[in-house]
Amino acid sequence: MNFSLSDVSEKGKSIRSLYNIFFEHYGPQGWWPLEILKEKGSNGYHPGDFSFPETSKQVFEIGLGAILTQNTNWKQVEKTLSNLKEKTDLIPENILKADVEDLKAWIKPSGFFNMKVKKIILFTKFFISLEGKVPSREELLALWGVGEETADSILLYGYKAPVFVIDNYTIRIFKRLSGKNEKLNYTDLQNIIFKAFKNMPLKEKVVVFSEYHALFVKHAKEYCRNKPLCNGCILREHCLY
DNA sequence: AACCAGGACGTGA
DNA sequence: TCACGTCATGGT
Repeated sequence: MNFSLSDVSEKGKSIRSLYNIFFEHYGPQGWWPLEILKEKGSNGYHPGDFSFPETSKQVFEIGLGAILTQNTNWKQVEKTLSNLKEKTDLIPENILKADVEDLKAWIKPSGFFNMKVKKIILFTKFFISLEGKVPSREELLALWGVGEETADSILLYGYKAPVFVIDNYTIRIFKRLSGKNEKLNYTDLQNIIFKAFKNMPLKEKVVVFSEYHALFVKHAKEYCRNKPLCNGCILREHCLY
């Protein structure tokens, strides 16, 4: 099995196989992590439990996290979310009430605080304006500070929409697997993956997409790093890197 | 001590 | 379109 995306006939099968390899090796990832689950020693993840988010507040928290983690290590984001939980209980109205300089200080560990404070205020106002409705992808993308990956993350993990999230890790892994330089853009790669799962029932699709994206992140962190650790990589025999 | 992190945006070709 | 600089902190 090779994972060249130019192998049109086998493409869908390859992509489904890759998911199975990842899942069998790493197991369920339990995204999206939530602050509420961090009591009694939990790290916030909930592997195998797809009942989250269960409240509007948790959906809001996922949106905040999606913005905060832009080009930022999740560990740093957790510090900000912890700050925001302590200071505002992660309630949208309380964030808008807070002093902007305080907000910046709470965002600081996540970096880019001048940009992110604006993004978070805009997103918070938007979230309140939804009054519980599900936002469209277009509405999310229209927000300054929300690009494709952030929008899709919110839709998938916050609203259980059957959307696949592409990130730099996903692109890196596919480039390496397929011998690199296939110039993959977000939309093209996303459509390839949509096609591979087009016949899957919606509910199952949400589960698979939730796990698959998280598994790409997991594998990229474990082995397919910027400086790859090919020794011991489970995809060693499939990879053309 | 460079390098990188669960990107988005503005700009210039 | 696309490549590139900018934004910023903190861990490895």
